[in-house]
Amino acid sequence: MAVRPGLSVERLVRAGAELADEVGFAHVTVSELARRFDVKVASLYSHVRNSHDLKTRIALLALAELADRAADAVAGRAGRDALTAFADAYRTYAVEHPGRYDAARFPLDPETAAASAGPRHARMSRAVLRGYGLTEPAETHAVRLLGSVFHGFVSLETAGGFSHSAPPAEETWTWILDALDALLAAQPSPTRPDTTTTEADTA
Amino acid sequence: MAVRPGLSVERLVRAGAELADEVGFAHVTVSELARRFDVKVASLYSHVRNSHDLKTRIALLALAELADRAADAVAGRAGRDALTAFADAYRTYAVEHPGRYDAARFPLDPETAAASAGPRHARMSRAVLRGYGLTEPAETHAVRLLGSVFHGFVSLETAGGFSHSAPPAEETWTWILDALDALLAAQPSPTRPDTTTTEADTA
DNA sequence: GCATTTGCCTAAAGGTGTTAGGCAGATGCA
DNA sequence: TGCATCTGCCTAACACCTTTAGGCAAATGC
Repeated sequence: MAVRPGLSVERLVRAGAELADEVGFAHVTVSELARRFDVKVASLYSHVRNSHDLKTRIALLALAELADRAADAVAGRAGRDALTAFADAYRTYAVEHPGRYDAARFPLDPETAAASAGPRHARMSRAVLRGYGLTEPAETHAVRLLGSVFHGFVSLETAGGFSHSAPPAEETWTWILDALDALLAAQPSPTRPDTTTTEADTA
Repeated sequence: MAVRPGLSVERLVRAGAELADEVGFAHVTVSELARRFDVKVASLYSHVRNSHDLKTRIALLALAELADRAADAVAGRAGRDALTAFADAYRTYAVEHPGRYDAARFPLDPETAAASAGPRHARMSRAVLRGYGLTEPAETHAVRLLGSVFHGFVSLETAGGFSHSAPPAEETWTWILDALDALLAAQPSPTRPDTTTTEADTA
């Protein structure tokens, strides 16, 4: 009848991301998206293969956005400064965009994952760690540690896990970053002879 | 017509937990459960209020099982030993029962959460940390750190995050536990004058 | 100005969640 | 043992989501 709504994959994915932030990634549905564009459901299937495809695209968007933010955060910083900025980029994104953050955890098939911003995240993590002068395999372990801590904390926090007990999550966050920094700095390194290591390398 | 299947909340929840481990918690469905009991879908609604209720019960089961395992693990251990056993209890459970582990993250309303095994988890975590002689608020921060690391690692690992790169996840896990132990041991403590702290307390 | 392409539509089928009401097997009591 | 009741599973029906097939009209190209 009137003018065409002008759908496109990009618009759908952006709207899907916003929808995710509003109602949660798990509740992102093709039907709801169609409703928002005031369009019949079937119409979306010309732009998106299916629901899984839509979610994958939202996940890719989220991963890319998150990588961009992280990149901005670490640019021009090193060591502890970089670590904090990097960590805050993740946490802030998760707080501001919980649905998108969830989307970034959507399981991707290997090829899609390889073409996603995922590898950028890994490279940035390594870049941040560079300041601590770790050697392999310690650096890889540290990359995984950072991923675990950041993801774990943020996911518990957004699930409300810390909201019903005493110190605000904020304080724990800085305490954890302090601890991580100390931990990484204490790792044996070829360029900085170890003086503070404990039994951390006896396994 | 023949003999009645003999449904009950307990059987449904147990079967639901098994289903979760097979197909993932997100795909646990009232319909599939009915199919497994060779019963019509509506029949389940005499035992369970609705789908959300079913999932909540599975979550409670998982939380309780996990708490039981953790309790067994830390019994009779202290310090680093307790930390490792505690951590391994979580990781092992997640690997053996991925669906149940996911279920344990199902958001519960406050009253349900309070009546769940959740508080037991928190108490056990504090018990494990007792060996490190932390003072408040450091102990609470440490509880949250452990939760974040364990959950983060396990969730990334079961999502396949570590399966496509060099050192096996197992090695990273022990490296992380070593690091955590060192970190906690290095915290200032009233009973153990600090000798090994680095810049961890200069923020 | 016409042909083609593209974009959104109608129609239809299959799956899940949920409620209401019915019938028969199990249970309790005389 | 026989009857009344209760409980447990069933049929029926509706709402919502996903997906596919095929149609019509607006946009586009020449």
